[in-house]
Amino acid sequence: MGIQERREREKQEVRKKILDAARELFAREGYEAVTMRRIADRIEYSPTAIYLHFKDKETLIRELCANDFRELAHAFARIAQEPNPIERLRKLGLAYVGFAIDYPNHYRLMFMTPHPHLDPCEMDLQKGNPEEDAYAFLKATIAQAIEEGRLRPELTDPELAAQLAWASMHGLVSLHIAKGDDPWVEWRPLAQAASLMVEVCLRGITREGK
Amino acid sequence: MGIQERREREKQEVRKKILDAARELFAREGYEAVTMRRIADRIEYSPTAIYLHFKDKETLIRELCANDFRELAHAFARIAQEPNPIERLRKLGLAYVGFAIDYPNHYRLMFMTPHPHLDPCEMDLQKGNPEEDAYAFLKATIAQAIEEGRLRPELTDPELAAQLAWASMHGLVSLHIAKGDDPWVEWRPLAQAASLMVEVCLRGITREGK
DNA sequence: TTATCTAACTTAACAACGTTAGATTTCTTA
DNA sequence: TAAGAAATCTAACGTTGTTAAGTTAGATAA
Repeated sequence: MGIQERREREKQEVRKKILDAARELFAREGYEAVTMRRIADRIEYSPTAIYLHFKDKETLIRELCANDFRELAHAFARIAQEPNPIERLRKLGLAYVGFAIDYPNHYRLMFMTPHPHLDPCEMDLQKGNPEEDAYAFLKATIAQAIEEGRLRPELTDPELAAQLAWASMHGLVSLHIAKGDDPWVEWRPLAQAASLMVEVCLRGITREGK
Repeated sequence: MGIQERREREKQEVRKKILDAARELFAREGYEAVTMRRIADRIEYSPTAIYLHFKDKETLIRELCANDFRELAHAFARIAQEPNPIERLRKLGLAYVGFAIDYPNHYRLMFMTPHPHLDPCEMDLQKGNPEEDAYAFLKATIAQAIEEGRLRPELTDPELAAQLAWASMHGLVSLHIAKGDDPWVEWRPLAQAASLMVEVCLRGITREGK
């Protein structure tokens, strides 16, 4: 009896329609434009139909986030081939900024908005698996750099060092997203600032020898 | 005829009441808790009375921000006495993080939330005046460091260098505010990370000679 | 003192939001 | 063909920011 399976498949299709509509609305017009009613309009369902697939708006948004986290991790995984940990850090930094430039709205939601993280990682992301966890990947790279004696002696804690490196790049992109069109500051091009930041940061954490 | 003046004074008093109520609501319960109706409740006026003093919620919030920008600039101004620009940068970094720790909700609004900055600086902050413009103060300090030949030769643009320094510290505090209670990351204490970040950043931008 | 005018303020309402309860349609199964 | 279950919709509630129209209070002028 493949009927139940077909029904399930149809249900997943609607679910995917909702996610796609939300994602596009999101990417094109930003967070504020994503309302249940507008999503419903796009997929030609009533607003309440969404609640058959998602508990509430927050969990819908969270699922969008989970996908974006995965995509970022995949972008990172493509850099795994680079054997030199310092060079890998350099590439990671630039890839991170590239992701933020490509998906500023997603970035805002992922890293600039406080969420009630009630459910302890209900999203089916595998924490710690570098294939799906970009932070774990960064940490592993930092750990390797420490093991190989490439970082300054005071940097013994991979967790802390990873947070510093992350924060450096995050600071740049998040300022640009939040205040990039604020005339108060004469912003330099993000790409230029990013490559300089990578060098500054690397010089700050590596030993004199390079 | 001091009557008009008294009326004006009374009007300013109500205006101040609104700002104070909004600020406290804000500091205690965060952005989402600040609604026109809750502000009105606190000051025992009707919600619409607020619109006699502020065009809309956005401008009210913006005025709150302007005050916070001023306060941050004042905190910076207290560091102006330090003659050594490198040492001054160190103190600026720590003061910046201290401000963010003391007023996380204000910080979020000031630096982590995109605003429609429609009015070109209608808020009566004096841009460029280091007494009221914290960014100008940072930039001036960086410029002095460059003049004295303390920064690396590739850092010739004070604007760009200031943005890097700012971004480093901002990245740290903004990640803590947005994702500080996300169990995905084993956050190190912000104060510890901040003092390390200051050193890493300084090492990254200064010449070898220190 | 009384009438008038103006500013401050309130009440009532609107549109849009997230969300829930209950009715209705659609499809599967007996 | 009738019964039952799943999917969906309609209508509504309680919020939100905001506007329009009415009301009150105090200052001015007769």
